[in-house]
Amino acid sequence: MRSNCPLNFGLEIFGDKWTLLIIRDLMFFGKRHYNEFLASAEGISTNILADRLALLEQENFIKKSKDGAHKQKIIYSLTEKGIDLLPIILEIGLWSDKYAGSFLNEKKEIILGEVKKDGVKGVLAMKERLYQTHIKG
Amino acid sequence: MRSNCPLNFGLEIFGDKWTLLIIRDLMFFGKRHYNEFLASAEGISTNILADRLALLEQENFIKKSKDGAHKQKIIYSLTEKGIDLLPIILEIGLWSDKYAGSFLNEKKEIILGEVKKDGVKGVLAMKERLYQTHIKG
DNA sequence: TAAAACCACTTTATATTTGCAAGCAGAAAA
DNA sequence: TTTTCTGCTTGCAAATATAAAGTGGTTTTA
Repeated sequence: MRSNCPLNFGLEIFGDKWTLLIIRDLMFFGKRHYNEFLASAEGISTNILADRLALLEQENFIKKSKDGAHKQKIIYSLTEKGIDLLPIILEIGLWSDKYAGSFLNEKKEIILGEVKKDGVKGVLAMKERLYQTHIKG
Repeated sequence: MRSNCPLNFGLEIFGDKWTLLIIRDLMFFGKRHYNEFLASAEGISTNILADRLALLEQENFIKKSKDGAHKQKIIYSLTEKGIDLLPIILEIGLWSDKYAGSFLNEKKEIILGEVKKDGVKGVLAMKERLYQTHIKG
């Protein structure tokens, strides 16, 4: 499966059911450790998580660093390339918000509310915060 | 894999390497027939195509209709729910445009240029055209 | 200080999905 | 009337996903 279509290029990397969920955990739920990703509601299996984390690191969406206090812990954080997935994730969220009916819980408004209210400016503000937390912080 | 997260809801349906490519073919390349989707550059296999078309119809992203002139031909077109995937597809396109480097061909500008230039207004104009072609037309 | 628990994985076994090739029934073109 | 076109279906091998257990260190607990 090869083509020089922009859509296909993206789908080749993150076109699956798990990759963007890991990015979501990093973006919105403050998760930084392997076992935190593992504990997410969707129940990713441990070998798939290991595979996707390696892939995301290899493709430079995330980076690993050492936890000073706990030597066995590894901290995962987003790179700029990973943070730039935010608009994609938000658009999927907005689409689902329109079509999922009563299936979704109310916590969605914490994240989607800002985009609905402030549009592109809201997305930019969220991006800036991610930059502060993951890259500068 | 179940959760009431908006992102997960979307990924459960179109979180794979093929589904959005079929939608893309309907949106941008004027494809309407089974063998046209089959002929796309990415080379989807016929059983996967049949599976995804059935799924997309079942989930009401596309609808089937009969071709008056050719009785064996089936015309596929987008519903509103399918057209509403446009912003997601465009955001993936914009992301890839930023990160794919020289990999992408220049035809991308025909579609992405309008979004880059006119932003949200450009997306709305594209949506309106899709509505005219697939639903009113 | 020894045992238990935690951490980020790896491994193994099984189930499901995908990819490839061929086949098929009905309609249209030669 | 034979051949081709159309939208599929079927069978099989290969790849991928899921589930569960295991590993080698590191902390925490008793």
